[in-house]
Amino acid sequence: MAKGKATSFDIAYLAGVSQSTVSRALRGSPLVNPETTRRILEAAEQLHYTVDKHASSLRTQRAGTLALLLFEDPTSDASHINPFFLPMLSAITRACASHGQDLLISFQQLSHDWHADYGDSKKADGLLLLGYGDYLAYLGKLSKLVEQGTPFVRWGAVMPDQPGISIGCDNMGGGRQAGAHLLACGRRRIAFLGDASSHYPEFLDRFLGCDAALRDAGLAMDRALQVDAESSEDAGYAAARELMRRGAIFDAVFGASDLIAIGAMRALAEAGLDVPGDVAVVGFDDIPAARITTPALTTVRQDTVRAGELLVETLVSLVDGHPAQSQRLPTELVVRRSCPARG
Amino acid sequence: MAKGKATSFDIAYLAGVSQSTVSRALRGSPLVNPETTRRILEAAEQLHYTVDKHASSLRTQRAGTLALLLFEDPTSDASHINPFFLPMLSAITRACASHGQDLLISFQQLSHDWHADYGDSKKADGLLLLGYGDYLAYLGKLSKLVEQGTPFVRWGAVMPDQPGISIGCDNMGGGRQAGAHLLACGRRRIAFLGDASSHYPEFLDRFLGCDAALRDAGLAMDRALQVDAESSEDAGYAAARELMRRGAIFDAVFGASDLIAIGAMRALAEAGLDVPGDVAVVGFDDIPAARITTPALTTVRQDTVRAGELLVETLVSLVDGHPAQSQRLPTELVVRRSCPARG
DNA sequence: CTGAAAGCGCTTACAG
DNA sequence: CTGAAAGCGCTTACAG
Repeated sequence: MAKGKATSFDIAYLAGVSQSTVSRALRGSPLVNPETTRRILEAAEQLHYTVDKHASSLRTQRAGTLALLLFEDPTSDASHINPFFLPMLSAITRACASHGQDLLISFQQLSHDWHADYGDSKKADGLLLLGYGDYLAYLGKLSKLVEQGTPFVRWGAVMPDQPGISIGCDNMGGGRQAGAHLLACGRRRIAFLGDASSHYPEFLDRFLGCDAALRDAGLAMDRALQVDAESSEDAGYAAARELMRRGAIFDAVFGASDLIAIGAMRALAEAGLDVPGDVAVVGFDDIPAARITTPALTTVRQDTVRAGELLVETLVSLVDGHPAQSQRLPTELVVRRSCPARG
Repeated sequence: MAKGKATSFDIAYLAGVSQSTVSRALRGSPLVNPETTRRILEAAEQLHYTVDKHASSLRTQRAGTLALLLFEDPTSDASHINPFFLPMLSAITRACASHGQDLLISFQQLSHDWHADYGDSKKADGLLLLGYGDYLAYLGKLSKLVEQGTPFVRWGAVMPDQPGISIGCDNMGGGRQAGAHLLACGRRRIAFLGDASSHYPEFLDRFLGCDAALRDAGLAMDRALQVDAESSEDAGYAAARELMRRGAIFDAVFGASDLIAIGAMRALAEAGLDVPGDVAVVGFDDIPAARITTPALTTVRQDTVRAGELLVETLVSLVDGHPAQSQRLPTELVVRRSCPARG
């Protein structure tokens, strides 16, 4: 960046050794005499020397860089990234720093050729894949990545026989927590807002988990109370209105995500329904906004910080050629006013 | 990333030309015969060839990469990045892509030695600086960057005699819009929550803008109604409580940021005050959460998307050795229920 | 319009 | 423990 930057030859000259020795010392080789190393480090400091990343990467064939590919939902407003990813992004950057990795970030359309682009490029040693979107549309690209031998870890539903490695939360377990809580609050007719199909396996698992909780009590989710919605406030609003338009009878709404639940609360309020009096509402994610709605949103928290760390740890293992495996993170029910514990 | 990746020599062999010609053709040199170029491009496609970024950067001494340094407020929860930056981040990544630049992202403590680290490294050709924090603590580092000749553009208050280039919104104008609107709504005793000192020039300008609007009407802001707060909901909550503890008389709150305003609304609600009946509230930023509070928050919108684009455009100019200058972006008043237009 | 050659700044066998 | 040398994959004067 600065012009006339010092090279390892300058350090060598200053420390009175060969350039090879400088390189060894800087990489912490045990071969180098400790006293020599000390002198070299001193010279390097004096000249504000940093190893040239490009030269080093070219030689070692390792980028020392990870790439984060964030998929955006083409249907949603481009500037509205799901706020759910913010703390995760924060955790990822931190974890990268602590692993000595640089982080390249890029937004991708699910439809683009990123699998080829990043698979062939040497900009990054591995890929972190985040984002909502149609899972089935995604699958083919994941397989291609596996074929290419590109190390990657994705955030999403963990399922058997998946291409590559995935880290996700225990969506089924989280759905179960939501269902059990709604039951405990005396709710029986629980509407589910969100796509509950194999296109969106995370949402599907949340639905199935909730259903499992009901079945434990001899009940079941009613498909007539399910309305598709992608993860956005507007979609949640629209889904809740559709539910009411159908004349459905329900005493609770389980939003497949907090954004959906928040949008639904807006529609319910507009329709003059009281939350939680008439309808209890539970979301999923625990985004920051969940605390500031009126009433505050009861939800199932995903540990995004741990998720970010695990994503990076796993990818680094993979890049280093170590074995790694998919993992599901536990969720936690956060009870707030939109569906308070029954007193 | 994939093993056995093709090199320009492979393309040369396949296309029956020399490696130099391949390199020229790939860079779009007008010297190369169009037909030759076509053959080379075809061969490159066939072998999924991409230019090796490290080799190219080493040779040209250009990284083709920009680094985004996000400063976090050490006092706030590490995982809570200001949501204000999300759409900006989105715009920045998009703009980088359209300028053919890769984007490196890193979170920094304001106190760290990033200016040395990034200044000496060749990972990026230029720096994008974002984040809240004490401006005066920041100043020294900016000067160092200028000394080093490191191209950078920061997001923040645009002031005369600043080291380097800044892009920011017209905070003074935005404050004026807020003040004028509050006046038009019949408010006279306007509390300002947020640090209004030279440590936080953006907040200070918002305060001064509001004050200017009052002065136009023969009034003025009352310093007794100002309480320091950094940009977080908890700080806004605490500041509003402090205001009430003092027994201050006020009919409006102007939060230096939406987070502050949202925290303040929580404190006001807890104290049994009606918004906007007893106290009108206006924020600054227009983060997504501003739409979902009850009542929805009237605020001054910053065009984060345009800001992101401008940040990148400006930095790219700078890196290319072209002149560039600081700029202030206009703001827009967004009227919602927390301070509705007087009907 | 094209090719042969030097060189960007490292890392790492190889030799001592 | 240290040095001389090759080579990672490009780009670009230089020569033709």
